[in-house]
Amino acid sequence: MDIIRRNTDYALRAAVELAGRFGGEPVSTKEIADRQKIPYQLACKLMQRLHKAGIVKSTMGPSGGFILCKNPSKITVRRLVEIIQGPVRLNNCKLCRLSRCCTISPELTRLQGKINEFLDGLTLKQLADTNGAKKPAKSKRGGSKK
Amino acid sequence: MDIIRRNTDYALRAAVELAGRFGGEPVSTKEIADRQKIPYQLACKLMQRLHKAGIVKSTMGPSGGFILCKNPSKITVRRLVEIIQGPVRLNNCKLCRLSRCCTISPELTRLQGKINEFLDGLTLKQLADTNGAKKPAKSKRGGSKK
DNA sequence: AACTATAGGACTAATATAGTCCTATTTAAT
DNA sequence: ATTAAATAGGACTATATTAGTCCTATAGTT
Repeated sequence: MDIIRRNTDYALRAAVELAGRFGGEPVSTKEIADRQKIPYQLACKLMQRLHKAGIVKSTMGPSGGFILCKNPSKITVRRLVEIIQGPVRLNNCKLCRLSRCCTISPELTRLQGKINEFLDGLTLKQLADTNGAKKPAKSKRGGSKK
Repeated sequence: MDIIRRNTDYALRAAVELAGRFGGEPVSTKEIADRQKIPYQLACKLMQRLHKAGIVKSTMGPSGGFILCKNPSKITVRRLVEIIQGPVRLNNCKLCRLSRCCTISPELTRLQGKINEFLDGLTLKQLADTNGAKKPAKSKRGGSKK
């Protein structure tokens, strides 16, 4: 069982891809899918969700694609996680909702807070920087910034 | 999606129940299931797993049941979580295994460490104490310690 | 012998997640 | 205008995971 699900992982990678090219031309889903080894149709869905959530701006038609709406340093991992898989919950115990005396939850709620704090403090820029160090952003389409 | 799954939650509750009666007589699965609102058959399975993992000691036959093998202060939540649902993973991305350059994982691995640290620091005793404050352990079978 | 409890294999059911298919729409280039 | 390349999005299908049940065996108490 994973805290970050596969689709979320995909979406994070896609976003990091865009972060690495922030300021450049739109990147097509096809290219993102290829580079990040995401099934194409699935990538489409994920990009749509990022679009609806206001994370990316889309342009249709040939040479269309996606760009980030905000600076990568302003986009947190927590935000992306919540868009794709919803908030990270500790447990969804039924008892908690019924009973006044849930033993388990109070302590675990603290953990939940810590996790959110961590994910809030982690931005796309940070991920992209780690990335850039190893994969020096060969620009595939159009070369240098327009 | 939950970090602590329902069955793990059940098992934690069962263990807290036993922790609250540590030093006393064995508690039957039936009683645990009743008190914690766990489906009986499922509770049996969970107790079996705690038994195989060496967390509880079982006695069969009438007036049988389970008791904790160790002091509740020596049993961590992490241990129980790992017995029931396995280690808490951040993601299981396929890329990480293939590629040398996983963008996502390095940072998230730090989070994983923090989570484990937290769960290691949380013991059954702590949970039971929180519990005891509100639900003052009415002993149902046998009354005071034998 | 009868009863009450755990042990445990083998399922079934339910739910959640991942992934696909198909059609429509937008836009750039020819 | 036509074509082609891209996003938009509804409606599925498939897969995997999790939860839960059923049944039989075994141990121990009375």
